[in-house]
Amino acid sequence: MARGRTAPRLVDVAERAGVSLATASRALSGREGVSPAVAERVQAVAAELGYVVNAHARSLAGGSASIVGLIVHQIDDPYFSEIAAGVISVAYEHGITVQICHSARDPENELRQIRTLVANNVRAIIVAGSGYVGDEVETAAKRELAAFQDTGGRVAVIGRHALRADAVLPDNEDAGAALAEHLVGLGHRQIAIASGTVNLTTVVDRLAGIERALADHGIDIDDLPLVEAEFTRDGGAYAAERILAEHPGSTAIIALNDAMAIGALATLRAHGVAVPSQMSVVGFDDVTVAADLAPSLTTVRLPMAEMGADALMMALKDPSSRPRRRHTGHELMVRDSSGPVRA
Amino acid sequence: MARGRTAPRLVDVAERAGVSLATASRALSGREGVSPAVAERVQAVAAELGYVVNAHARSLAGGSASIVGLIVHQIDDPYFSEIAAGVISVAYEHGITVQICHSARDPENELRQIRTLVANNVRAIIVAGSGYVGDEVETAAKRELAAFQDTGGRVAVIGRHALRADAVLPDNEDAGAALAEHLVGLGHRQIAIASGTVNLTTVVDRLAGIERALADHGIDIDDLPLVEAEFTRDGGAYAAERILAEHPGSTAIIALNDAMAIGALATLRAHGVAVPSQMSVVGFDDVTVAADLAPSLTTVRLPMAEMGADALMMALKDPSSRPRRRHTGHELMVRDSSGPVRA
DNA sequence: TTGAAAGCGCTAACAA
DNA sequence: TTGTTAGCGCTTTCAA
Repeated sequence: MARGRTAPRLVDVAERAGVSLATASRALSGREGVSPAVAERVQAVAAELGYVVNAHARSLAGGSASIVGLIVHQIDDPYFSEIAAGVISVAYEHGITVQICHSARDPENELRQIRTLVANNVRAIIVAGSGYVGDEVETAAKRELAAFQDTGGRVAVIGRHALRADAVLPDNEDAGAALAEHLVGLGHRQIAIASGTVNLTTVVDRLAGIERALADHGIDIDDLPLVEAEFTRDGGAYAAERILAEHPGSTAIIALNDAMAIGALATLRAHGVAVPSQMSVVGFDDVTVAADLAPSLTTVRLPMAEMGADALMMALKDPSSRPRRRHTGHELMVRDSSGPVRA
Repeated sequence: MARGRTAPRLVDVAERAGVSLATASRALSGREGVSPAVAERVQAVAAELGYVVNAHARSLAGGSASIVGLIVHQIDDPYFSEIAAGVISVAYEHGITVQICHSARDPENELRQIRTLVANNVRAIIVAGSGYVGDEVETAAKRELAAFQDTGGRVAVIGRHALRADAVLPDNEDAGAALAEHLVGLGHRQIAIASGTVNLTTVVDRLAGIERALADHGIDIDDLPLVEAEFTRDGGAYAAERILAEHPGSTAIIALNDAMAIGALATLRAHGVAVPSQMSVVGFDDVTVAADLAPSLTTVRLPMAEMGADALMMALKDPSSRPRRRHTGHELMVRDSSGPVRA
């Protein structure tokens, strides 16, 4: 599979423009030290030839890499695909390409992905998945990312990650509080929680917010049923099954993300439980489809695309002495899936 | 931003294992000509050091590239994110990483993305977006991809692309026929079509299937209202608005993908039009959420993840003398959004 | 079976 | 302002 000449190379451009390799390189990467006339000529030739820099060669030669790595738990989860869209659009504006890796919510896997990205000398690594709480492997990943940063690599994380890196922090705790507040305001007390696995910081933070808001109303979260399941649609469906079976008195379900809420709604529909009259359901994230469900889903909007875009923009900026932290807002989207508790 | 030593290099492994660079290289890429004992030792050392090959160096040195490019229209469209998940999982098994590019349904943009991938000497390019019908720029993209293949690059497309490359062909035409057949069987005659832009081969093929099935029943598709709009949720919402306003007699809407169907359902709900009793709605693709909508969406399932996986597997195989073509099946998923026409 | 050495295409000193 | 040249980390002849 020996690949021959496919794309034109810098030498081709240089020759044709009658300049040296160095000059051509400078002209094309817009560095100074080239006369405008020459620069323009080189660029014209490059365009004419359809020249695109070979990222491998550039990276290997120590130039600024034009690839960023994006690590998501699962790309076909709308939460992540919306983040990815944000990352990709910013990357595009900067002439950067995006390598996507699945961690599949497996810290071991995530470590391997990080190693690959580091070995490939990417410009930056965006970790979009939730952090893990107190996990050995996470520590290995952390060490790897820290080393990457020490040698000039840039890292930005989305979510709480116990990592000295720029971070976009989704407003998980306040979002949880807003949602709990909303349900309590509607008169709910028998609230069940469809939770993702509690080794995810996202889950922990959302629960913390819920706990705080409930405590303000004299409700102890530990008295409420909590079913821990996969942080996915099917996990939500399963959690709702168990809630119906084991805690039939519940009047509301807080699902810790929209995927789980969608699963819960499916289960409730299958059981003929009317939403919201018999059971309110709320989620987190406001994925695109949430507003189009029937009943439309009450949830807390997190600006996913913006989060992805911001994460990459941070990572592309010069590093600051201390990590930047950008908090997202959240917006309670009250829709049709939540209503007053039945008299 | 001069990056120092981050990841261990092959020399590090070689030194530590007490062998030459060449031997280490051979041992790690599993080529022959290395004694089993030595190979094992080298691999052990590599694992111990957490060594991962530098893809840039490998690619530049003429080794088989470990990156594939994936071009989608829009990653936060479930159709594409499910395809991407399939591609990524196969890539992972093969130790390959995936670069994702948005073409944003802009042929010009797509061309630029292809050029970048070619310049980066990727192992293969998977074009997941629909082809375009008779477009100048498409021709440029075609030329670029053909040249890439001529020099050993591998290309696989998903959809009809007028390109001499391995292809996964979604069963668009038969799917369209199945859906039209389904509606006619329910007694519908006043069928309106919410169509994506007709420069997409996907749209053209789905329409062809619909036309064929309708013709079998003596219905001329040209007599039916067709609203052309963006191939997205919002496009579907817009198309439904126009259908309601301009063709109030319609009893069914065929949306040419699920995203458009979801938009159409939203519009109908907003106008208080009951589905399916007043209006049936059907879509294409069977994105994950289709079954969880209320009413659940009647649609035609295309195995997106499998399509992505197959496309990459084809691209990774040795090229055959003639392009392979793998047809997907389709499966009519009759759900709650379609019903008999009201008496 | 192993090793030495020549590049892959580019950037970044260093020279002119 | 421009050109020359030494690598970046790897694979792959070619020799031993």
